[in-house]
Amino acid sequence: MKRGLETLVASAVSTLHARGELDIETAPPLVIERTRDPRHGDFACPVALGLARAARCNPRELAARIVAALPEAGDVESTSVAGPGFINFKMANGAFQRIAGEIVGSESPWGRSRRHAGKRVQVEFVSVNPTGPLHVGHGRGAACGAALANLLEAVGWEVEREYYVNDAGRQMDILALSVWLRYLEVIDWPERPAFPEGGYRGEYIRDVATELAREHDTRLGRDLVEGPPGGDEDARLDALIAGARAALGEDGFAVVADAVLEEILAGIREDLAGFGVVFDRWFSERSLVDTGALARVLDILRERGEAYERDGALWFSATAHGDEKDRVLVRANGQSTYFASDVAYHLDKFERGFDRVIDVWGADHHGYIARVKGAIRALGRNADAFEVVIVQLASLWRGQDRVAMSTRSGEFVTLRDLVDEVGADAARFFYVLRKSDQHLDFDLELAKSRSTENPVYYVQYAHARIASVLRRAGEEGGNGNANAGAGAERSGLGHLSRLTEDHELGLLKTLSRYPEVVEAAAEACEPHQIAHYLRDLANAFHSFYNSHTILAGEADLRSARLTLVEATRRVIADGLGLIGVSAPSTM
RNA sequence: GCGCCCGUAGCUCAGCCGGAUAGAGCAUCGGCCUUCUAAGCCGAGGGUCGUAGGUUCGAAUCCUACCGGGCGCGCCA
Repeated sequence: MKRGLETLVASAVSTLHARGELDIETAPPLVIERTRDPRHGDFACPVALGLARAARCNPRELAARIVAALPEAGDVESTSVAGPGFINFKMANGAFQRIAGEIVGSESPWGRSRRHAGKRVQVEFVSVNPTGPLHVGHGRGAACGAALANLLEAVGWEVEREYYVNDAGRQMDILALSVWLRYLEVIDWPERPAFPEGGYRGEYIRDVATELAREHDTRLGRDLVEGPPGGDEDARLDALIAGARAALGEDGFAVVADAVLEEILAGIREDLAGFGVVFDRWFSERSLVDTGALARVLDILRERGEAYERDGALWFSATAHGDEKDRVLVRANGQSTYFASDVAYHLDKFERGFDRVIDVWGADHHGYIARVKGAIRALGRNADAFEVVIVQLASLWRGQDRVAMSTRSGEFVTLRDLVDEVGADAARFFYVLRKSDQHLDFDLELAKSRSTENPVYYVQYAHARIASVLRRAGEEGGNGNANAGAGAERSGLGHLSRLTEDHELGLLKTLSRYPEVVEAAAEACEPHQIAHYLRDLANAFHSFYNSHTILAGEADLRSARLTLVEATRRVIADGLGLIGVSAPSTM
């Protein structure tokens, strides 16, 4: 609908231009916007305001000339010039009434576009270190990433959803060490060091340790002699890791590490599935080492003159690519950094041929963007095809009290707890309700409450109400067939012109916005726009529902209204689907 | 100190590539169930859009400074 008007105005402008009545070199981008005030019609175009300066003439007068040059269009009921020079369009009711028919008659979900068809995008999200269960802070990245992926699909992208598993490096070692020390406690091994400050203390560590003891009895028991006291915590941890490695042997250490990794990953996978988030691929950091991809990318950087040695370490010349300082790839002790893996990982993404690569990161990683972008550029790839969507971590509250979250301290609320308590629907909706780069105060009490403060119920309720009406319509149809409602709403296709009440037109107009909202939300990577739209749509429906009886009056009007509410139901279900929320038929 | 993000109604937030009278939810107050789900609807009150300048026909929106808040600034991940 918007598109059509854009074409009309563009045509009028070029007509004036061709006639030499408009003296401008470049036209500003054409914008058609929805009016806020119904007295201004349905759509407004401020193009004359922008053109007037360049053309050095009165905006109102220019607007009038554009209006005069507009081609005929059946959907436009009237056109007017208003205010400082807006061109306002009032659409014919038929243009909106037809929408209901399109929605109900559409085989595939209505409101999608093929704008990006044939292009592939990868969305990497969550990617939480597998050192413990997902907690509520991670939930937002999962909800936003999944919704974003759905949105991109809705505008034609072929999407691959990926989780990057940090299964290499020091954190993994600390994790394995923590489990092994707990294991020594479980089997009551006499010679064992005190549990280190920096170890992982969560209950799940003990669970894995207990499982290890069940499986291996005391066969993984070894004496671990601590070095002399003193030195900092990190040094002590490294010494303990080295000691454990030596005592268990690489194979024995790997048994512990694999056991805990598998356990935790399985838990993460399960938690995400319970949250309605599924990945196409789980990409292992360790595989980058095993396949030599990591070594290869370091060679490439060296060959291209993008990396150099200093103080025994290998550095990436990040400053040459806009970062504030150079970054270490390989430490003086020979260990590569997390960043080095990430460079190799992102090269791998580009080598897989994606047209666009999107990472969804927590806000605490924003300082990391410049170096990764820089590395991509240094590797000769198109850094503009790489985008980072920042998701602010949610602060967790329990009423008035802020809940501390730290994986190592073991004090956190898991995502699973949250889903168990509030349900996946409320959690998903809540997470995407705010713009993702905005802080989110997540109040557990609020999310748990089944009050109207939880907007998800408002939207789902609209869907359930419609489903109920359609069921009733089917029953009254007399055949008791559950699908009878589906027939009833189609029979209204020929009577849509009966929908002339303000509430009916209001609902139709809100429905007509859906394709615009999906497109805007996808282009801006802003799933929250969908959540806000759904609230508007539910509001338009509830208002209509309270003002008019659907299953009353004469047959033509009744069937037209059934078509209207079925169209509404479909759009609500589709929009909820995009953000991963179910559309219940009863509540 | 440097960098990024943010200050909009009592609270939580939309609106931000400049556009007409700044919106929603919650909270507060007042109405609406003999009719299809009241988890709903209708109405009212509530604002120096952090402050001060600047650009413009026009600024919540763009620019600058300042004030206030969050995050990041490791041979950590």
